[in-house]
Amino acid sequence: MHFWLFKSEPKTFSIDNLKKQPQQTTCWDGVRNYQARNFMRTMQVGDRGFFYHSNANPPGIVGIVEVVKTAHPDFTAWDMHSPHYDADSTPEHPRWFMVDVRLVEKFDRCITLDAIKQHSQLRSMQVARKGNRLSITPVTPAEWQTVLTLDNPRSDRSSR
DNA sequence: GCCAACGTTGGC
DNA sequence: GCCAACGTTGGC
Repeated sequence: MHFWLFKSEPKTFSIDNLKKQPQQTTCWDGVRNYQARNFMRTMQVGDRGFFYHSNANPPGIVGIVEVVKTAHPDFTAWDMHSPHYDADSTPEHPRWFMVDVRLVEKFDRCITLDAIKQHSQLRSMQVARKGNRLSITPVTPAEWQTVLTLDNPRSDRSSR
């Protein structure tokens, strides 16, 4: 299993929107970048991802999702009324794909981009790099674990 | 609203 | 195949 980071602008689709979906599940449509698409095509059911709010105040990681369906054609690409319409993608030859994700957990508080950049173990995360624009990025197991300790700072003194 | 960084497009 | 122009992303 692998770890990922999914970006979304909360004005478009927030973690609270996901929470309200049936089964708290959504198809991650609208990705129109080849590198991000290729990452999605490698995802397996059971892979986990951070839900990241971009263009937010503050930007940061707000929760965890789980891949529940592997990549399948993004039908919004052939919907002329969709903002993500792409005339070069057809049902016969789909160009864009999406995975389905289910909400696992919404964090009590946002792990802000600022906190990520401040953290010696996290500042190398792709999302923290200057000029990063990829909406789907891989996360290493070490980064994953470190973010989880930030979500629950007391986990390292769980005896009390 | 600004603008740096990046990906894509299209003329040549 | 090069690269300038353009559109988009996303932090600030």
